[in-house]
Amino acid sequence: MSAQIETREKSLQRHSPNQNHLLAALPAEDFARLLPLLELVAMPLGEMLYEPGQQMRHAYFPTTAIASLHYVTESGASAETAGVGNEGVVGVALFMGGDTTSSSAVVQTAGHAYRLEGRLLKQEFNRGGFMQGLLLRYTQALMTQMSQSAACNRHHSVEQRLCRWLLLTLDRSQSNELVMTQELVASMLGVRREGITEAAGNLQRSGFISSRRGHIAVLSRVGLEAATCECYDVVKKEIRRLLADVQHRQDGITASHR
Amino acid sequence: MSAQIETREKSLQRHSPNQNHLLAALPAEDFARLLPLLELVAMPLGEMLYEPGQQMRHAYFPTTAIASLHYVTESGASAETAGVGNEGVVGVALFMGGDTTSSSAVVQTAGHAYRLEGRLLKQEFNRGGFMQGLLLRYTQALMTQMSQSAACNRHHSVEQRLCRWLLLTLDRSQSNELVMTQELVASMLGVRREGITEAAGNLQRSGFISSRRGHIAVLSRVGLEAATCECYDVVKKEIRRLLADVQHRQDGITASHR
DNA sequence: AGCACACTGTTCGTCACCGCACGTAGACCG
DNA sequence: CGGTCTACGTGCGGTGACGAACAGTGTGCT
Repeated sequence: MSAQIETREKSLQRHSPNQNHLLAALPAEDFARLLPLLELVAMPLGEMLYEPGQQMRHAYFPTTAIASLHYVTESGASAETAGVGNEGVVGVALFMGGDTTSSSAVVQTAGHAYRLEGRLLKQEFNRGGFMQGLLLRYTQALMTQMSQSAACNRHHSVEQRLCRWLLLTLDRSQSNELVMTQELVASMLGVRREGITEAAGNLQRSGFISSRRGHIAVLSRVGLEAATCECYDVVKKEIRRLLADVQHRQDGITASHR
Repeated sequence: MSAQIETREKSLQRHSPNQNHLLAALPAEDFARLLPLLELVAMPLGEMLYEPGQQMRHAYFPTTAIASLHYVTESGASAETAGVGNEGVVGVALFMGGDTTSSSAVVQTAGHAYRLEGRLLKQEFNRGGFMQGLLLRYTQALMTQMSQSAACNRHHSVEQRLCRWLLLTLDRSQSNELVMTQELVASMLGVRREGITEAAGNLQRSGFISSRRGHIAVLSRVGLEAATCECYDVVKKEIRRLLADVQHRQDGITASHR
């Protein structure tokens, strides 16, 4: 096997729609139909996928990227309502029938995603097969995140919410080091940057994280889990419950990438 | 026409599935199929329709009642994530595939609703007709409420949130007098009872509402709209947009009730 | 009528978080 | 290598909401 082919194989392996849990869970037949319609795209940090109220063109199935659904108030304050990683898809409004949302979607962690034209996603959804059920269950998981955010924003401290957010982001990440500024985290949680500085300082002093300029490394998952509020667990368990049957397909397509 | 028959006609008119916007919007054929499966139930104030995590038996289409979806934290604090009146249905998880939710549903304003067995709702949903699209669009409206609640809880004052809540409740009510204690309102907004007393006092001094023991009467809708945050408008417009095609059916069934 | 209870109004100390302002230190670039 | 920009750390006054405690008052029950 030549080095070139190996590189090509590696590249194929590095980026595969199967890295997205929803796509990976599709029956081989459905997956094969969708595959030629999927387009790999790079998602740079900060890119805005949807502006509130604007027509949505594509749905995005993240593989390594993480997106954040959040709402920006008239006065410019913002708050994340849910996050989307490789466990889900950005753009549920496309098949829910609304076509637009009042919230915006931005890339919170740079990476890749497979995008699918809205019309095609809707078409696939309307076939009513496995994919429909899958997307609906995922949408319900999204609703859990949203309502949990509402309660969490109301009752839990900045430090607790930071822990929750770090854990959820970590679950969607490959490494345990997150590349992001405190400013960005602050805008996600809808608090002042200084609030994050302080909370992160506490967590660092406790030895749970290590914070450098533009980087946050998680040292003790257990520590964060002890310091967070119940919301993390609720969201995580609900995702797991609703998407319990989501397992990687073991078919020829996957095999050829191994 | 005897008095008795008139009474009976009145009773029929008083309670009709058509009072629920979703049911009223169904094509005559779909409506006729559903009608014998619907069961009118009284919903007393405070009744808990769903407990978190429990199997849901029925979906509820409110006519005069209003329900509140809210989350209760481990420490007992609570927060409403969305409200449901005659514009919607309680129990979307039934057709979304989850069967349970982590939030609970309680009756916030006493009244009536038509309930439908979960299995039957799911069946109807899976026919994939008009009802499916309608329910999906309603679900998206629900998501808007949830994410708006998250942002609103984070950034707006108690008084603003009280105004938003009063207006949304008023839109779902028949009269402009709401029958509920400040204690109850407080638990909906997830704040202390004293906070509501104070905010309500301000609004009363402004002449926007009139507050008696267990009753809140809205005197100036315009005043409340000026005092509330943007969130009210966003939610209302989104409901209107998504359910724009929801109009009362003008068919024989409706006519026979006139 | 009278009692009991639940709802409302008010007060006071406390605290988490805000907004602002300023100092410092990595990182990138010419 | 020195300059500049962006990110991080800190301090300070202000404040909205909290928690607890208590005093009136409408409502329903006996």
